[in-house]
Amino acid sequence: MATSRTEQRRQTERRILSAARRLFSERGYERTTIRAVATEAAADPGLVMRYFESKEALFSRVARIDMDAEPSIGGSPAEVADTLLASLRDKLAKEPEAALALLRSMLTHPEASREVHAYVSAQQRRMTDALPQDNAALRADLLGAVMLGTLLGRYLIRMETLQDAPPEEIAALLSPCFQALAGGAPGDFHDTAAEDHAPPR
Amino acid sequence: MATSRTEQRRQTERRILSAARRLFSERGYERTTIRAVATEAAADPGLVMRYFESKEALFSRVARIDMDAEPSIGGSPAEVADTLLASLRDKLAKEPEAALALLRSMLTHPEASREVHAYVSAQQRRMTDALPQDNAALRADLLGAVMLGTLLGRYLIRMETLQDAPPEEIAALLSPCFQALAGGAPGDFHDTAAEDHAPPR
DNA sequence: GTCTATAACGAGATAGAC
DNA sequence: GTCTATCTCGTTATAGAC
Repeated sequence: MATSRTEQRRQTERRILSAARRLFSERGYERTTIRAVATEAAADPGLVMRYFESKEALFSRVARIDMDAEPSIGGSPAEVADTLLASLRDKLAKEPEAALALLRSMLTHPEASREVHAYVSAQQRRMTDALPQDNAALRADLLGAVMLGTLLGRYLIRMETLQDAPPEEIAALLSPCFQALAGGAPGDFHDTAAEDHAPPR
Repeated sequence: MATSRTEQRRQTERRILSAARRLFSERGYERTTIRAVATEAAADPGLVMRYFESKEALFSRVARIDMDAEPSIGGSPAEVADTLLASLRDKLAKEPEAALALLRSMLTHPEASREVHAYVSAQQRRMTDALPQDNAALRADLLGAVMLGTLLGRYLIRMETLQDAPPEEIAALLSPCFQALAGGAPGDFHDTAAEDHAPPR
């Protein structure tokens, strides 16, 4: 019962954020209403506005990419492929709710679109620097596209098998794709957990 | 000038459909308003409703997948990979506006979601039958995911390089991925136009 | 007084009456 | 083929609880 006013407020704020995360990631930006968020959080619509200024602000608070959490990309093409694959496997293992909000909204909401675009551009640039080939930029884009498609298929489209497949199995099947796109040895079926080897061929 | 009433109506209907196709594919379902469609088609919002019953019905009229236009899938794993790759290359070459409407809305609109889901399920089933491996279903899902990601990256995200890359170059880079996922020889860099060869290994 | 809940406003949408 | 009633949205103003 020792819940001070400010403590109470903190909790309400947290409930709202949590509800917003859920709804934005489940329905996307336009189909998520402030009112629904408020109901879900057992709070008042007016409160949501008071705490978070606007729907737009609430969304960008929820859907923010932590660039620093992303792995740095570099090394040989095969290493780049491994790094990306490991990153994908992580995302497949833990279901990143905030990222899903972004993904689901990216096709219809301008800010989400900008954010995703900025993210892939940054990743793309780092990859392009690491991949020595002449068509490195295209390779980098395709790597991003494959990751995007995989995440989408699992969490948003909910493809029947992909939805429940163990991340390791997915990563294993994708490994030669990543290797080929990165320009390493295309047919190199090597264990994705091993990151300590020189590029073959 | 010999435009009868019914002919006039036909033209208006066509203008509305064309406008709807454009707007749905550019903005997605929720951000496309009947008013905007009407304005774009130089018609009255009420007319749009009169001709097409509802926004929902207009959308499903615009975004319908012609299943029969899709290639039949079968043969050896390598042939399946080639067929899919050729299909992807076609889509990369001609920018399918109706499909884009579906894609852009699939993450936020239930019916679009169902339609896409039904489509990938059908494709998935046909692929699964053709791929002999034990984990064929997962492979099929991943093939679908890669195609989805590539289309998304080119048309909707507009990744800088992928956006303007020639379809042949994209297909060439993707070829080993498709081969590996289909379970053919993973490193088999063969010309994608050649569909007359037995599965290696 | 500060924090919360209720009510209302204006914009914009769909859909049905005219 | 046009017009307008009704709904719901995001948001703001107002009244009440601690």
